[in-house]
Parts: sequence; C-alpha cells; structure tokens
Amino acid sequence: MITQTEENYIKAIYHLGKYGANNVSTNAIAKEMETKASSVTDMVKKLSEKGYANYRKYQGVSLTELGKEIAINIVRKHRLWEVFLVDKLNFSWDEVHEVAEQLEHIKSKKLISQLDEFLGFPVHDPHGDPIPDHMGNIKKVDKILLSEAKVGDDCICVGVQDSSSEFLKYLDKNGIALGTGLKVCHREPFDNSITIRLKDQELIISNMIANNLFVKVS
Amino acid sequence: MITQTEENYIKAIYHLGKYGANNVSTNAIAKEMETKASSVTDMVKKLSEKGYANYRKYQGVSLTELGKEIAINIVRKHRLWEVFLVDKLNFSWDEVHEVAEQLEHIKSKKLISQLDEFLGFPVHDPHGDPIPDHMGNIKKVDKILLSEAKVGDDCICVGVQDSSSEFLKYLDKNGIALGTGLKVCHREPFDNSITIRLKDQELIISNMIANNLFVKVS
DNA sequence: AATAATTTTTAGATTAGTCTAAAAATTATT
DNA sequence: AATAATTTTTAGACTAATCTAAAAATTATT
Repeated sequence: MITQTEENYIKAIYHLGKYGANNVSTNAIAKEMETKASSVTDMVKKLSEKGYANYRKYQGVSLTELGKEIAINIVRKHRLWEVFLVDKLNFSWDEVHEVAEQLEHIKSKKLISQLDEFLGFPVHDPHGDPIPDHMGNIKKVDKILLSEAKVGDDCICVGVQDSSSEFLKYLDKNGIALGTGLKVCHREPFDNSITIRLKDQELIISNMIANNLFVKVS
Repeated sequence: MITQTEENYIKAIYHLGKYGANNVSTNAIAKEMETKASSVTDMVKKLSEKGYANYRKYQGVSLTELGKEIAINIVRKHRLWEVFLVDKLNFSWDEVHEVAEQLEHIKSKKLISQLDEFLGFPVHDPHGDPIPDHMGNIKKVDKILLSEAKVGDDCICVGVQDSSSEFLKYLDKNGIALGTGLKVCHREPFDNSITIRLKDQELIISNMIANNLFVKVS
C-alpha cells in the first residue's frame, strides 16, 4: 500500500523534475514539501526501495516509470476534482487547491472514472492545466507566457503558471479569466511591463504578472 | 488538529453507544475497529485528554458534547457523499460504503455545505439512514423492523439495519429497494419466516432478513 | 465468599514520518 | 589545488499508532 505521504513526495518529484524526467535535488523537495532535507533523504530512500524512484546518494532523484504513472494519476485526480468544485459546487478558481490536495488521495478507480464522465471528460482544469486521461496521456497545448508574446499579438488566456490565491484574485479583479481575449499593445523597455487591451479597457501589467500568465497567440 | 484515526474511533464510539449516549466497552471498540484492546485503551486515553470522550479505567467510554458534535459531522459527511455517489455517479447502494469511508475525512466546511445544496439537501442516504443537517439535527423516522410488523400490515421499505454488500445485493435481486411497498401475508411460527407480497410476486423471507429491513407501516 | 474466566490495562517494542546536530560529500571561490 | 560554502547524508531522538505478553481489575460461577 502506498501512503498519502509517499504520494505527496512522488507528486513533488514529478512537478519539480518537469514531469519526472530530470533529477531533483533533496533541497528542492524539502522546500516544496516544507520539510527538512534529512526527512527527504529518508523518504527518497524508501521510494527507491519500493520501486517508485531512482536515487543515488548526492545525485538527486527521478521517478521510475511506475512512479511517473502514480504521479500522473494523482495529477489527474487533483484536476478532475478541481473541475468538480468549480463547475458543480460553485467554488472560484482560487479556492479549489487546498480541497483538491485532500481529494486527490481518495482511492477508488470507479470514483474517478465516473467523476470524469459526470464532468463530461474535461481536458483541462480551472487553471488551464491539462487533465491526463485514464491512460495517463496528457494533451499538450501550445501555449506561451504572455511575457514572450510580441507587440501586436492577439492572444487568448489559456492558463496560469502561478496558481496562488493572490495571483488568481488579481486576475479576477482585472477581468481576466480563461478564454479572455487580449491584444499586446506596448512593451515598456525599462521594466518590461506590458500594456494590453481587453474587451473594453486597457491595462498595464508588470513583467511579473506577464510571466505567470499563459496565452495562445491567435 | 484531529487525526483520521481519532475520527474513526470517535465514530465507532458514537455508533456503538447508540449515538454517543451509553458507555462503550474497550473490547467492543476493538472488535469494531479490527484492532487490539490495548490499542483501544491508548487511544481512548488520548481522546479523553483531548476532550472528546469521558473515560474511567475499566468503566468504558462515552463521548463528550464536543465528541458527539464531531461524530455527527462525520456521519453527515459520510451520508452526503453516499448520496452523491448514488445520485450523481451511478454507484449502486452496495458499492458506496468503502469510498464514503475515505471521503468522510475530507476537511472543508464549504465543500460540504455546497455538496449538500448541490444534492438538494437530502434527508436520508441511499440506505435510508438520516442525514444530520448543518446544525447536527437528525430527523427521527418512525420505522420498525419488518420482523416486528404484524400480519396484514401494509409497509414501505425505508431502510436497512445491515448495509453489507451481500444483504443489499440480496434485496436488489429480489426487487426490494427503498420506497418499495410490501404487505405482510403470513408469519410461519416454526422459524419466524415471513411471506410478503410485493407488486407482482410473493416472496418468503427468513427471520434474519426481516430483522435487517426497516419499514414504515402505512 | 472463594475461585475461575474474562476484560482491561500496563509495560515494552515496532513502524512511519519527522526533527536536530554533526559528519561527509559536492560545488564554488579564491 | 586548496579552502570555503553549500548541500546532502547519517546518527540518534521524538510522536502517533500499533502490537505482544504479562499484570491487574472486574464479572461470572460454583
């Protein structure tokens, strides 16, 4: 049996290692999990013994195929529950994370397949992140950061990099949601702030904001 | 913070003590939780220290008001999730228990209040058991065991005592569900088996079955 | 009321996950 | 290449929840 804690470490390694490929450092995991490096070392040894991770002393960890499978399944559950919370229970996109962190550990294949169907087989969550299908396949979206868009580009907002409550509330306040159209009007060379045109207003956003918003150029 | 294990013990004490009133023995809890009496003693001490239970050595435990509140909240969550699984995700009533056992530990007030609304404020779960409202009030239903009904009584099936998968499947197989109407035709004095008339068939059921089926005499 | 049977508690050990502090290895800097 | 800084690991300890085996208390039986 895999424990909730093990699942959380696997998920952290998956995310930090850009979906399980790269090696992840002990300290990076410790920071992500808000724990101490020594605890990480212990756990990483265990994950390795159980066949979920590849670990060599002082060299960091990566996930095995099995570990990746587990990680993707957790991500799938997390994102499906987020859709449920927003679409069915009227949560806003900045409220879902904490609850989904709990729900992602519920173990029942039937529950997830039925939930998927009930939600109409959604392909992305409320933050625009892709939902792996039941086989673990993830649909790649060709999105770029708004900070990388060129002046004159017509864009549609398709996701966020940072999904912290503060950032999402900032977007809400300024009328930016998934699917919102915007045009890049001007880039200020001094601070890399960007002027964008929304439906009925212009807005100046800092480089930091633009660095956390994914768009599709249309 | 209350742990999942503590919640499970509180729930067990609540159910065994007929909703928290009576004292419950260490062995009874051990049996219910499938653990050893010594483990129960330890946990019961902890629950007492934390203010959830009243405990005196060798005298058994009962729940404090706080403990009862916690128990009722878990029961509420369990039963709401069961309704969700059956009504929205097409689970059958014999499949819901295991998953609800996990879901009942998810901590989020908003989740439960929104779920309650989403489900249309149901008053009983798929087995006919009452769902406490958000204040913890439980609607009493005046139900009796089918084994206590008199010959000639017209009844409606309103709940089950045993909600094991085997029993529920037996009921399914014989066309008995919540809301099903039936008439008590005959009681066999030898073994207390009962002949009942359903919509389009007569059925002989053992005393053991009749002892696990709640009905309302109409 | 004494003894037997049962229940409950205690004592001490174990496992999972965590921590601090010190040691070892790696990486960066002169 | 030697030293300094940083990262990682080890060693030993702690808490929560569990267990076994033995002791203590309660309950049942003669």
